[in-house]
Amino acid sequence: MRVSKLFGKTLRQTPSEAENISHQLLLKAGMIHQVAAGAYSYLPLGWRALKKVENIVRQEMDDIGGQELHMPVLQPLELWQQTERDQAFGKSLFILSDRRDRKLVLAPTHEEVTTELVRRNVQSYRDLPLLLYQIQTKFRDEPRPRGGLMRVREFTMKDMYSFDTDEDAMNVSYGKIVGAYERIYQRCGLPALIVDADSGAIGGKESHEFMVIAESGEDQILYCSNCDYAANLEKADSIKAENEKEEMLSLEEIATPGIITIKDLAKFLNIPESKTLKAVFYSADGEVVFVVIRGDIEVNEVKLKNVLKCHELRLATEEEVRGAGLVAGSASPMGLTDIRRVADPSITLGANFVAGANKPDTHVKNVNYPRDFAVDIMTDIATANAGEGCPRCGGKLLFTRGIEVGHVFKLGTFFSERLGATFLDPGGVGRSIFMGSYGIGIGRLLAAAIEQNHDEKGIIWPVSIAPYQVHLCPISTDDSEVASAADRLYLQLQEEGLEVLFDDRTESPGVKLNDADLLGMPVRVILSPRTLKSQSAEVKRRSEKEAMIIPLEGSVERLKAILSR
RNA sequence: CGGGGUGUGGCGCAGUGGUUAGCGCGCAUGGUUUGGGACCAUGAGGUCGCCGGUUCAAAUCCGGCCACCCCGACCA
Repeated sequence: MRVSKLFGKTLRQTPSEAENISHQLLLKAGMIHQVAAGAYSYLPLGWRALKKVENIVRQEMDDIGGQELHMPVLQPLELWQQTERDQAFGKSLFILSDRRDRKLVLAPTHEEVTTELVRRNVQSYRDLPLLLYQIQTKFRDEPRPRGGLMRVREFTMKDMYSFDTDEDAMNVSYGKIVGAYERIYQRCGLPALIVDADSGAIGGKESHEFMVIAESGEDQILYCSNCDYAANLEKADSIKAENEKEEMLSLEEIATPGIITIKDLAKFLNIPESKTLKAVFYSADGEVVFVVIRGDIEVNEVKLKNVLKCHELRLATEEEVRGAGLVAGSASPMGLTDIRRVADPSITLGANFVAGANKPDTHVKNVNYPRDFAVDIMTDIATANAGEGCPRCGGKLLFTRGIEVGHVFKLGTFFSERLGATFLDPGGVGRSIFMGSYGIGIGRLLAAAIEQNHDEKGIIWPVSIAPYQVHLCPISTDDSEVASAADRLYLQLQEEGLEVLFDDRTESPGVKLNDADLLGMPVRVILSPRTLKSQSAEVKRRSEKEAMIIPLEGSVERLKAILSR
């Protein structure tokens, strides 16, 4: 490709709207263009890189026996109502009406349609296992698109679905795909960490995310300094420190004028926050729920949402709290019967807690569970923190941020049961198909690759996903010798199957070299009167500081060798 | 949705009531240049986000709306 003909210009100043490095560089390099919040055009260079990522993903999916197909983005809303995922996705679901006023959705993912398709085509255990996938556009009306390609409302996703006869077989498929994912990230030049994750709106019981460790990442990760435990913060468990052992004492009311928060309470009584019980009220799909947890620990709302099996969870309003007969600031789990009560096991890690009295300006000392109150659900709903104990080995948990570049789910029979996707086993018995769902955001992966591979001058593409492999950059192009040598080399490289970006512009050296650094092709080749004197070219890897001079004779082979290194 | 911010040629910005709205970069034409964002000359390009109001006069003041960005609650 000749730069003089290339659509898309590099910018000298970074557009002010970009905060993220990948966003800045993609804009500055003329690889993407924003159309609306979370909707981008890919210009030719950006599109080539995206296609490279896509092809790597495609190869790895094919290699494990995946079959590529294509399903529609446009889908009837009814299909989503059958699985109640119209509720689960809520406002993130793009819904539109057709001319007959039928409701259609722009699909954010394809479990329903795939399951429906498989239901029609699979009857026997002999048809399983099955791996189907597509690489296709998804729509999600994100509350807040951000970071350029990091989080957009229209994006290309590779989504694969596995179909198996039972749980063990599902786990085998799952493992295969996890292996393929690891190879994909490796090939894209991205070290990715696999972490335990919440299933969110996709559903299912077990799920893992692939994270690229990056300061700019949206996700928070806890990982063990000792073993290989790693989890998204919203899923992470931890071992909390236990309070000192002590004998249970009898209840005692105390006056606490004006004390509302745990912090103030602890200060007022001169005790650690871990000696208090915190009451928090939530509205779960409209129902007020009482939550109690040790005072020093935060509620993990994702865990709570899963426990309550609700679609919408938020803190209850003051009116809702009052309406439930509770006194905010001094609420108590004691004596409550007509609201659902959820407790975290941390309330048993100690004794003689201070809790609310459900009377204004009053608390109660020496509260002990289960002596003094009962709960409906006792389960882990605690937020884990760095420094706490690893749930697997007890080691110390550490914190980092990451970019989620893939997510895999064990769905079990959630979709197949609701949509009637069954098969006959060898004994002629009808059974629900065990499914898995596996997604990679292609554009996000591209952005993550740039976040990981750049310097102050620009992008440093890994060879595998670079738009072009070689950036041919003649200097002094009005020198006819240089111009013709460059033309010859350009043709020769292409004939040898190399992908070449040829800067044939009559720009000054500074402009061309800076553009080459910004665009970031893996190898830069310079021809100039100087190099031609010795019938040579200067070759420099974008990732390295030093250039080398190689003879023009045999340069193609040298370049190939450098690229495959 | 809560909080913060920004809208002025392609990009970065200036312009707090008073001529035909400026500057840098980029772009076009001609010329001189060519190993790290060259120089000279000439030129094109703007309903100042939109609607309404105040005023003799609005990019500038007032009201409403919209868009975009950032921080949080959601996700590949």
